[in-house]
Amino acid sequence: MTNKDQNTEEIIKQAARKVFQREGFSGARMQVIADEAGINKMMLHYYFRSKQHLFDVIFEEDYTTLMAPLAIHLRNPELHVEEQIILFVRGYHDTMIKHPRLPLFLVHEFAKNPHKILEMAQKSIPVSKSEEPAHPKLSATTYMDQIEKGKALGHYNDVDPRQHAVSMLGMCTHAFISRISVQTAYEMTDEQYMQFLEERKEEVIDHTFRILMKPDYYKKWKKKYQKERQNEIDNTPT
Amino acid sequence: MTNKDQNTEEIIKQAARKVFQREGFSGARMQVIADEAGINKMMLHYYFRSKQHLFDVIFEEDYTTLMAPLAIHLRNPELHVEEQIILFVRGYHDTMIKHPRLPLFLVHEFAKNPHKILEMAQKSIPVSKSEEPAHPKLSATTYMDQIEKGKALGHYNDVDPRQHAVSMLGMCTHAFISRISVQTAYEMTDEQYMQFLEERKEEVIDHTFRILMKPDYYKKWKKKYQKERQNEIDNTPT
DNA sequence: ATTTAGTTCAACCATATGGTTGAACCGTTT
DNA sequence: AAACGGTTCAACCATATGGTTGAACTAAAT
Repeated sequence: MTNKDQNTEEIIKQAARKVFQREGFSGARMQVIADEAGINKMMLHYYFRSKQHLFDVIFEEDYTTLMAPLAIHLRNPELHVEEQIILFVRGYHDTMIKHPRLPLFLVHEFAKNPHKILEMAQKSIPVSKSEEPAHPKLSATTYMDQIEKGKALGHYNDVDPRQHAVSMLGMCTHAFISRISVQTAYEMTDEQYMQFLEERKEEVIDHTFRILMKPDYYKKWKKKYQKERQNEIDNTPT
Repeated sequence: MTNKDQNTEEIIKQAARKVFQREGFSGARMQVIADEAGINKMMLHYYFRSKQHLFDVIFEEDYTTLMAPLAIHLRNPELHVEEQIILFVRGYHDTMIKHPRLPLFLVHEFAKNPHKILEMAQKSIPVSKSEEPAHPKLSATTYMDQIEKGKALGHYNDVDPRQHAVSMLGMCTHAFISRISVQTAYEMTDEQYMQFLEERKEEVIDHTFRILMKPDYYKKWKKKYQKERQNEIDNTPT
């Protein structure tokens, strides 16, 4: 008669997600996951066969539902780089504020299982027809191309798009990956840190653009952008 | 008669460092460390009592000899912020190019053992007389103060020094912490990635200053800086 | 040469841990 | 109400793993 509560599987996944994100694969214990889920350890194997398989399911789900959608912005040819960046950075912060352990979890497990990188790249496909690079899902061609165009137009600084991308990513991830150190150093409470992250969202966008844009273009863009922000806020009554 | 080769201990530490950095505490196996060192597993306990103790020794040594000296630059009141940043970022890249797994290792273990953060802060003391903040060794008062001064003088943008510091740190760490993903995405060989990191060193300094400085001040500084660099290179014949 | 003490090892131990067994439970079908 | 089959559990198993034992080895000291 299939799943009495039709959600034991989901309960297990929630518990496993929590424990794996906190402890990593090798640090996680099946018994701890079972306790966290409030069920018998055997259920884990009944529903997911093995620790490895349960982990793979969680890892893939985390990656494809949380991380992959963000990367898509950077490959969206409908958007201008500036919009790509804004959507990516805001989306990143919004997602990770809800899942603060995710960045370190993904990075750590990718480091221990490099093969998963391309594996995940394959799976996070929202169907695309013709992208050429060897690993299309990992690349951000549109983003890179547009930066080159912006440079040619004299809007952007002469920055290596790859370096720029790594800087942007780093600015996004660090506040989450090194959260405990940062929070300790700044002597912040959890609430204060949440506030810090919320502010950081727009701050990172600003930093990213300061790196990318020539001063004149930056000023022009900033003026336009702040007007739009104001309209947004006005049209979003609480 | 003490250590036949007077370096068994050192051999063990080298092996343990390698394995712990690669696998993390919970992923590391004593047998693997022994094999890596080419000795009997019992030696590990003879010299270091337990896995936990061996780990603690490695962790503290890694932190105090490699990470802590870099942080000191940001607290050195003898230096101007710009010099602090240059020394920190260059030092960071030089150190981590030699120990590429260190950033992820430290971050991961700090996340699992937050208490180690203040513990390490205590130990990395090159003796100081009167610093006030609750956790002096974690703070970077001089750096923060000087940024406020630079803002008052109109040299710097109106940036939150804490946000600026996190951005700088993130730009430094990401190329190491997410190395495998970045290298895969850019389809680089190990040699190409080394080149990328070498270039990145000066690039991060540039990005950091673009975020911090007002355009005019940035231009002035850049000119002066490039002249100095040229002199350095001229005076350093290969 | 014998003693002494630090060093090294093969074999062993106890526990932790991922995984399995066999029976009980329970709603549905007949 | 009997049979069925998906679900749940307590107890169990095999192996992995951190840690220990006791003896052997080595080189300096006597």
